[in-house]
Amino acid sequence: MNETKQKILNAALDLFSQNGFSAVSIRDICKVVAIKESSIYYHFKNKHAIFDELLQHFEAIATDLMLQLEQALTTAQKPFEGNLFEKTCYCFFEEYLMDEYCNKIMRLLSIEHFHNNEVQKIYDYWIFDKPLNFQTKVFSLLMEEGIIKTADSKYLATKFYAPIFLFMQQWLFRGTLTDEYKQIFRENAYDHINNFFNEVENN
Amino acid sequence: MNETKQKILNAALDLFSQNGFSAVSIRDICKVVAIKESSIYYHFKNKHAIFDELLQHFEAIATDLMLQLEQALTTAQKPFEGNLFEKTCYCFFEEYLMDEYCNKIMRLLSIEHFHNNEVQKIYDYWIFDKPLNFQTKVFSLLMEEGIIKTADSKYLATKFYAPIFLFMQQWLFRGTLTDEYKQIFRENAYDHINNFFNEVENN
Amino acid sequence: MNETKQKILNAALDLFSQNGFSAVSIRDICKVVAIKESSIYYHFKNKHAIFDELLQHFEAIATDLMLQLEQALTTAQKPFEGNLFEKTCYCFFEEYLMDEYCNKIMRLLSIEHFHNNEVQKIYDYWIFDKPLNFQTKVFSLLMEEGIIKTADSKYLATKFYAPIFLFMQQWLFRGTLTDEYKQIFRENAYDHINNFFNEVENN
Amino acid sequence: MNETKQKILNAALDLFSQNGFSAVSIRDICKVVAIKESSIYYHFKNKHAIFDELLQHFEAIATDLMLQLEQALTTAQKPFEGNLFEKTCYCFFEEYLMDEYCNKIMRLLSIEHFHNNEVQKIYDYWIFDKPLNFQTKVFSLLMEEGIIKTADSKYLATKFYAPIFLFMQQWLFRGTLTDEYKQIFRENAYDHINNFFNEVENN
DNA sequence: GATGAATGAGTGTTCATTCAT
DNA sequence: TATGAATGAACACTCATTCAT
Repeated sequence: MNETKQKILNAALDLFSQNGFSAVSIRDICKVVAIKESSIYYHFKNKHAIFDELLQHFEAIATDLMLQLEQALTTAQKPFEGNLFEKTCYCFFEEYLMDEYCNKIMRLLSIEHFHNNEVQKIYDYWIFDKPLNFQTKVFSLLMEEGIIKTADSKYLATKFYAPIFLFMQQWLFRGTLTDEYKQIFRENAYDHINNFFNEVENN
Repeated sequence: MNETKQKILNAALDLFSQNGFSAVSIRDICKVVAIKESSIYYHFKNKHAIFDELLQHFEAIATDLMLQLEQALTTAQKPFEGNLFEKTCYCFFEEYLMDEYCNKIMRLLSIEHFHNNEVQKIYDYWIFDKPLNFQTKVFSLLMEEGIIKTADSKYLATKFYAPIFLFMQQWLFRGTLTDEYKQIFRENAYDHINNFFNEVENN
Repeated sequence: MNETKQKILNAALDLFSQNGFSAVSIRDICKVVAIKESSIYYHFKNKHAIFDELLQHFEAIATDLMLQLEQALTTAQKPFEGNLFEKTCYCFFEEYLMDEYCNKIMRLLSIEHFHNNEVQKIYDYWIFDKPLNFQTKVFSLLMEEGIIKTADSKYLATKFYAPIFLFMQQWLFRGTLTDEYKQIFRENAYDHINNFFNEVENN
Repeated sequence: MNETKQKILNAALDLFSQNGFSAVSIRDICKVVAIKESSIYYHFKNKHAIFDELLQHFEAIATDLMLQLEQALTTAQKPFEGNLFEKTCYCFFEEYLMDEYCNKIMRLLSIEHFHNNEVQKIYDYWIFDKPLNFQTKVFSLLMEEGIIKTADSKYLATKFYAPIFLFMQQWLFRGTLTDEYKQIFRENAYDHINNFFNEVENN
């Protein structure tokens, strides 16, 4: 609707996720959006309000996505059919961990989390707690169905997610977020995931 | 040697590792050291030179440490005796990943790596490449000796290190670096390491 | 007539008289009136025009009041009957010096008079010249009638008015214009007035 | 000692007392002192600190002066000799109410007192309470010595001071503080003082 | 070795005002 | 009548740095 405000948010996300909040000035954002500095204050109370709105929007989007994924999981017809990964982790990986918008936010969170306690909480939740909880649920279900060997599903989730997290960190900070590097991330991650499932699958 | 210079470096490391390079002003450092702002320029060309010297010193220390560890590995009497982990990973974990000085630097690197290409390289080297290479070597040796099952030693290193890296990230950014939180990190890591070796050991 | 315009004037007078012209922003006024900032320019050419209209309105009102008081004085039946003060100064005191609307304007004038030559003139006229002239006339008449001792009526006016002016300054700036403080002003003033008349009355 | 700091204080007093605190910008002060805007922050923490130091200095000076005056009063040899006014009020009038430095501060206080509670207190103390208390003491002493008629010394002080306060307000805000206008103030005040003493003197 | 004093470039923010709708 | 959107000019303040002493 409000075109300028959206432009500001987009520009701010790009710049913040590249350089961090404090290294980006209002002037920088306005230069990109092609408005005067004072104009930004018509749309936002102050610089921090832009940052807040960015995070708020992300949390809304991500909450929604994870809700869908979890519902899909619990309402899925059993026995699970076809490829194991596809039924469980593909969406989470492609639509969350590798989504362009989410990646920018994650980079931003990674840059800013230590500055600010609130951001730290959001970072912890969306980078550690939520992914690990989700995978724990997935593995619990797969165990119930006898698809993977019985084990501590929480530790399993850590073993599954930690390498992905490591690859993701490398991908997010290898410079700019180009498709080429993204592909390397994807391959590293898929190699791991395949290996992982080979090890834990029953037969 | 030069007392003031050392004080400046210590204060700078403390402050930089807590708040990041740009969020710490020359004023802040001088307040801690109790000198005037202009005095700092007698010891350092500019603000960045402090940062550079900090990293330089770390790299010297860390290079030295890793050299020692690697030499100990290759010159060790075979067959390896006693506890597996002690012989290989304990020192690396306690004297590098958990060392107070190294932790401050790692926090600093984690905060700053995205800002600057040179820092990025140092970060990648000391946080990813070096640890993974070291573990790869360790696992190669252990395989040669038949102590652990044969496998892709590089992937093994990733599976070993990734959870430790994840726990370390949580530890480094849980707020201030207190002993209490450090202990949590240690326990998480040791649990994983024990589990890991149980899985890969030959019998 | 024009409701919004009147609301703006009321809000502006309240705010200006509390905080001064320049400390009150168009935003502040609009917040009170519940209109958008640009709307104010439909009713007034600019911020100063609000201020001007406020003063203009006051001057009309005050001119009218003083005219009435002076006419009442000159057309009064002689000899003056009854309480001396009631016949002369009561109205002036209660309907001008203590009137809520006039007080707001006086506070505003007191705050702004030094900023601007035109305001200074209005201030001087309504705070000093007019009251002193009025009292001078009153005392001249009272002398003519033999009610008070013969003296320099101008100096008499000063001796009469100066303490009232002093009390008024204290009342106008004791914080917000509450009834409690107003009463203190009234008592201080009446004490003085009674004392004063005791001294100057012929027996 | 510190030349620049003193220049800043002088310039600030001149400007603040002419235009008020908020109407004077750091730029304005620096222009007068011929330094760059950032330099001012070497000498003062912020804009308000200049204002504070100005008032602080005035209070020190004025406290000192009033102490001296009061001591002179209580330690004077009795019976008081010579001209009544000289012995009591001359110094207070010439060295306080008419002192150039004090006048600037008083103008400043008069302009700013309504903005800020702390300033209001200082204003009330030095413009109302202190002068009235001092005169009350003076008149008490003069009564004890039988030099003036017995009366309520507090009300006497008000009757004495109020016209002076009124003339002073006129003098302080007649535009710039020129010697010509100062002389008018002095004459108005002295006329009143002489009249006043004629009325209250015994005999 | 240390510091008092100064500065240029930049920062986020406020404000009165304009103008098309 | 009212407002959404924009803007130029100003403001207080911070910071890394310089340089003479």
